[in-house]
Amino acid sequence: MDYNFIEIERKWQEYWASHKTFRAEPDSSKPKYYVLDMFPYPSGAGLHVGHPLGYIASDIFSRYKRLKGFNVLHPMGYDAFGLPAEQYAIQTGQHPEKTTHQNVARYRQQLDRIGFSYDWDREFRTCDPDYYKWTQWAFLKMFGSWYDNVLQKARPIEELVAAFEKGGSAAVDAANNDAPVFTAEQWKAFSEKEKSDVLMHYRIAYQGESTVNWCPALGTVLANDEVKDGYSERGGHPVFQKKMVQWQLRVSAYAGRLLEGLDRIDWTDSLKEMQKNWIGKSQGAEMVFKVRNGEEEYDMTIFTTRADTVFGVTFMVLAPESEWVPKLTSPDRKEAVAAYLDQVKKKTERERIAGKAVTGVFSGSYAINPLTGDSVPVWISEYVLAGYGTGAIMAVPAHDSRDYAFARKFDLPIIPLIEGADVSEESFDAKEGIMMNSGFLNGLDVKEAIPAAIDYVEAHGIGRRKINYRIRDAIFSRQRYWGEPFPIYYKDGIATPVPEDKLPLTLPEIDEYKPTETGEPPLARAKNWTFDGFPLEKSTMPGFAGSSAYYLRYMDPHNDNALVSPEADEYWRSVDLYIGGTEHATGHLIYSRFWNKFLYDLGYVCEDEPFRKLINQGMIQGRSNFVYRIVNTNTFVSAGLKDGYETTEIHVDINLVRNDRLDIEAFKAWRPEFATAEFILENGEYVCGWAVEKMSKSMYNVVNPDQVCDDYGADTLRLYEMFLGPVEQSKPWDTKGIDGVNRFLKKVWRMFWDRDTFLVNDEAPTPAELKSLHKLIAKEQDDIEHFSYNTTVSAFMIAINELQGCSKRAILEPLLILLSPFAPHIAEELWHQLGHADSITYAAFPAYNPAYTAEDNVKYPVSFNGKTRFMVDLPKSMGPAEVEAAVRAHEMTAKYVGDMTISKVIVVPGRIVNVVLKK
RNA sequence: GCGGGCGUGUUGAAAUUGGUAGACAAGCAAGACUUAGGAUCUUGUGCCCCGUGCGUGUGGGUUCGAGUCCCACCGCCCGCACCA
Repeated sequence: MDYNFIEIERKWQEYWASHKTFRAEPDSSKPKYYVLDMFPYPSGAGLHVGHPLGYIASDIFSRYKRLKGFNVLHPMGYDAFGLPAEQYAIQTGQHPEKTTHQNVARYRQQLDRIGFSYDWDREFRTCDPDYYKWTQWAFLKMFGSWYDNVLQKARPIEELVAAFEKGGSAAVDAANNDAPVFTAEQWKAFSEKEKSDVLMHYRIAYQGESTVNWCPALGTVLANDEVKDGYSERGGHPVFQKKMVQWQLRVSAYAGRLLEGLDRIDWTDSLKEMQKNWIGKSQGAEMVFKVRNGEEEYDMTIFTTRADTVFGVTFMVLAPESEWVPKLTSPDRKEAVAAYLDQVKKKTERERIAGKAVTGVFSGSYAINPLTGDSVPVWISEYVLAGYGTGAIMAVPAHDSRDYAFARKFDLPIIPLIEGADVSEESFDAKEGIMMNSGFLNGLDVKEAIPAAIDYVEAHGIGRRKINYRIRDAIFSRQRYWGEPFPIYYKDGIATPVPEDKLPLTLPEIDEYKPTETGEPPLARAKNWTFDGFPLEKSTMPGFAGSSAYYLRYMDPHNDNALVSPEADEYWRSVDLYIGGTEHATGHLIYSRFWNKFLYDLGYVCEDEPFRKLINQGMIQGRSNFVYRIVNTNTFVSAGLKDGYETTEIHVDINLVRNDRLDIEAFKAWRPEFATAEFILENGEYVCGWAVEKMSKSMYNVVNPDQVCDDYGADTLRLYEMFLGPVEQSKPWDTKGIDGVNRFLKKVWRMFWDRDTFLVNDEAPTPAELKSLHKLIAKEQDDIEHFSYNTTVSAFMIAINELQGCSKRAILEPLLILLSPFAPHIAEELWHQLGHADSITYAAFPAYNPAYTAEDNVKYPVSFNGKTRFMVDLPKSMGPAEVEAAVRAHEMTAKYVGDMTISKVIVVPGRIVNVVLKK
């Protein structure tokens, strides 16, 4: 019998599906393990060979954990709302649901061929009403909650109302956005509309005005993580800053917990670092400066991390969008300021970032330095951001490079505050040195001066300690069609939740998917988009809404009464292993953690961190091939000879190339213009050039997993993707080595079959065979736990080489179990040929017996091919003579010493003895 | 600019975490069996002045011992980027 992978793989995939082999149900008799892949957005292009990398790694882990006796939850589904399907719908008029449906079907087909052990009964799409009912439900919970800064948790809004009735706005310390101040009496006197407006400043899902990323080309706002370098991540359109009223999620309230939680989860340092930067904690102080515009005087608060430098403040700067700008613009500066604001507004986000040019305008007002009493001018400049701190800063040009550049440009004074700092060419930003020109701070080191300055400021009532976070609230509405509708309607202008029992609020049909002519979102086209006779919200939720709690839904996907039942949640708890790309570091992975913590606060889930361990799989890049056409001819020169000619590099379809050798006939047939091509060969072959590039159609370097499954089988694909290198590492796809992996599987097959003879026998294994087997067991266990799959595959190859010709059941049976996570189809087939009726999935991972691999106490014996050293583990109190005697007497070491004399014995602390031998 | 990571044969990569550098593959070369092979099986394969020499980006250091730890430099990748 031959190794017919096509037949074998089809057979077992059908078997697993029909027997529901991988179905997972809560079972208190077994420990649980939850392995999750970041579910894909089903794009029209289908899967390429890079997508399954992480899925294969997680599948191996799932299958391994099952063998280890765990009850494994390993689900899959689709992140199905999103822009590409909608853009396609706008162009073609096709309902996005239809394209999504087609793409999902194609993804499923491709996934199925690779033999994943998903529990497909738990599959869902985020665009299913049964699913997005719970996205809407969570939104309503956020709408109906506020964040208590004292208890550090979300609480129902009714409790806030009760507090207001007792003590007005001063009764609570709550996360809010510029909430007004009022007494209990005032609160009680408020109208319904006024109360609703006040509460809107406290809700965790709230409507508020803020500076947002507006993308005119897409006709929608975008969240910060959806903007890259001033362009939209999807489509690459320019993005502008604009003040708008939008739905937002109060993620900022959770900043501290999002940061602190990172210490308790097992993620890579780089990813934690990215999240830390994104959250951007900075400790400093708020300080109040009196500002004066003519006769008008105000208290203006600024934020600084360098309270120690307050004696060097020579001017103040406001962000152009700051609400202080109109208040502090003096009548004679109105025109200049207006012109400047106009100029700033016209710039795209990109231009603001890229153009590092220093710009600004004097407001005409002055501020009083609270420590020195000096009067300093107030300027307006785009280098100050409206969204961070208070949107206003004190400028210390001597010790801040941005302030320095500004002072130089506009010729403002620079006062050095640190002894020996030379500020003639650039600012001195380092937080070190001895203070001077700073009144009571003189003589202190900067590190002492910062707290001393804040203490002083607090004692004199002109400021207080403050921690600022860079993370902003997430803009939650999109002016788009293909997303979850908001379960909110406007009753007499008051945003009112659609009752929970009316969910899901399903997406209405519309005839065109574009925004309306008047610039309203597409849902404005829907007929009768009302609830209870009142208009419904017309924007929809963003892509990350549906992916923020999907891991919870997998625990209990068909529950109509809850996102997840308490029982299912208590059993599965959180994701033990999450595998996906780094690109979600500051998007999905922040939002999910926020969302989960919110549900945790309200008692809907029992764990406050959703993903215990996270592995980032690297990207698989394409490996493109090139041919070199001599300029103005139809002659192609082989890569090794091309330097002698002037050539053009042309991408050639990698399917026409094998091991960088061009199939000339296929190339001629590829495109008409190449039919008459001539070739300059080296050694009778045409050698192609190559380069690592992104895998894409236009570079003719896309490798499709179906193709690999056709040519080599899914087991080879799985093994090969793991063999390529560490899972976390990005690497180019290169089929060069795939034959080696395929050969390995054929060797495994030949341990069972010699043509039509089944070789397996019941002979007892030799110690050498047992040693090979147990070495492999130890290695596989250790490597899988550390996600080092490439070395496991190598260990298999070594074991198979060592076990060549061995067809003993006692060896082969455990070997198949070990192989089954990696190459499940061939393992399952041979397992059944050994007479087992049940799936290999239910077998137990072979027990490791160290007796077969023990090397005694000789840690690093030398094989004596020229080398003359080895190390033994002996007490360090021994002298050289004793060591020699011990080494000669010892069964293991004696054979290494042989007839040599020991020339040198080096005793190292820690019972290590290094023995040097001499002939 | 700030932060994180990396640098090992012709190539992908190993190295039990401070202890035989280059495992295992790929490629290449030679051979065997074959009408044939992109099948299968042997064997060889870091470098050179072949000493018993030199080798893990470069230079120094710690150590009996360094790819691994420390310092400086060079080069590459990723993330953030006017966050006061």
